[in-house]
Amino acid sequence: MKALTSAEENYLKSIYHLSEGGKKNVSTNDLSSEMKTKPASVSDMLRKLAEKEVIDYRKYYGVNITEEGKKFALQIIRKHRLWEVFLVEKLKFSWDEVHEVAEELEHIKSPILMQRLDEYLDHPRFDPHGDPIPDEYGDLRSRPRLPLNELEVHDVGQIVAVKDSSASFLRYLDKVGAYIGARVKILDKVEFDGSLEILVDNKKNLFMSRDVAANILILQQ
Amino acid sequence: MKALTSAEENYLKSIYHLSEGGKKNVSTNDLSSEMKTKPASVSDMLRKLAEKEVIDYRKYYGVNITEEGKKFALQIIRKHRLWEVFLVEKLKFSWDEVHEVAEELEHIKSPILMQRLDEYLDHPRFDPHGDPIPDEYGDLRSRPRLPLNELEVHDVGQIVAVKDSSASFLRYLDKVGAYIGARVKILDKVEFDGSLEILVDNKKNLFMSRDVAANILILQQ
DNA sequence: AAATATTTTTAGAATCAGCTAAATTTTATA
DNA sequence: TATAAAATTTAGCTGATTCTAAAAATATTT
Repeated sequence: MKALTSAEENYLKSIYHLSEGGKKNVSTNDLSSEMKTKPASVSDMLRKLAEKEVIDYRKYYGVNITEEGKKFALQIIRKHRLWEVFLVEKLKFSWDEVHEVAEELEHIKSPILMQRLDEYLDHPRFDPHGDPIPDEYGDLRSRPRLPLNELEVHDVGQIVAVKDSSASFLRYLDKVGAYIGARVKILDKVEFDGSLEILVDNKKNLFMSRDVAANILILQQ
Repeated sequence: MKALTSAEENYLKSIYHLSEGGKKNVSTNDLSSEMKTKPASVSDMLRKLAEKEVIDYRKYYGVNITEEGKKFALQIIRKHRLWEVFLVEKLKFSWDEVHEVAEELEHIKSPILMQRLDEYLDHPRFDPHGDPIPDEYGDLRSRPRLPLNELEVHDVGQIVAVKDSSASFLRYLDKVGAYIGARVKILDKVEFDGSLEILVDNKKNLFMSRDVAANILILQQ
């Protein structure tokens, strides 16, 4: 019961990501909007994935990913993130350009390729957006992290990841000088709308809305 | 009339390679054995490729690649060979391991990716098997080359490519110490079966059959 | 609890890329 | 040249992945 097609891999990845969002029983509708397909197509695909035993599927009640499925999903995520590191570190892509290309590269079937790439990149543990790269056994050791908007005035920390990886958000961060690894300190927090004034790398003042801050993840110090 | 599927790209590449073998009007049967599909499947595909105007197709009389098609084919070949260089130079693949992986990588759609990869590899002109890499305009500047078996006793030259890129042939060459760039001199040629004794890099004597020699390409000096 | 709204599934069609079997066309041979 | 052999194409099927439209199940509201 092995070997998924690229389409099946993409569904499984989405199911994994939606499951991580806390809720179990991922719904057909959620998946259809995530995958940008019609619910009818999702139903078909779920039947197939259930046959391959990577999900538990009860009609009308949504799906849960199986242990087997989780392993599969993590391997795809590993490939995606390793390729992103390659594109940014070696090919000088900016962090807002890598996602689409990595979506294609993640489906290349070659165990040895990923082994060698991992080696070549010196076993990176995080991708360019700060997301953890599962190891070859599917183990994830992520850093504990908090959305920037949940910090209090005077708190300090380091940007370790972003929640939203859309190109527009990433380009905005580039423009204002926020990046993974930057040290931040909360200077002021506007009660009314939750917007923040922060100090970046002890030298640059920055205002940002609560919405932006909620998408920046911090390792507290 | 743009954008070919991966399957269409593979057919087009085969048509290009078979056309380069000198003959025009590539036959359905030739293609079917090259592609390892049934002739009926080839007929179907040829109709599609003709619709997309990358081949000229006259039923029962075989196909010729169009100028447009040739450009397309050369871009795919460019991608394949650039990836092969990457795999060997950067990821330490051996030259007999790269073909299958490159077959997958060549279908990744991203113009910017190949531009950056080419840059990163410092604009290589030949792949690990010595085959020329078309430039971004599809121009091929190959070196003039001769099968080793056509050289005469006392002739000298340099191995610049191999005709057969099968893993077994390449592993054989590795074993006997023949590689792209090696200098060779014909020491003796057996009239009876055309087998050769050659001197490699002025230090190693090597016997090889006519068949092996016919698959090694030489730049004469 | 009945009626309505929403969600999900099924049924049937399209496209792609392959297949087999049968029909057709071209080529080779007697 | 008529016939046999070989090559090629057509017709029809399969499996994947999508779609739309209709039916069925679940959830919500009055």
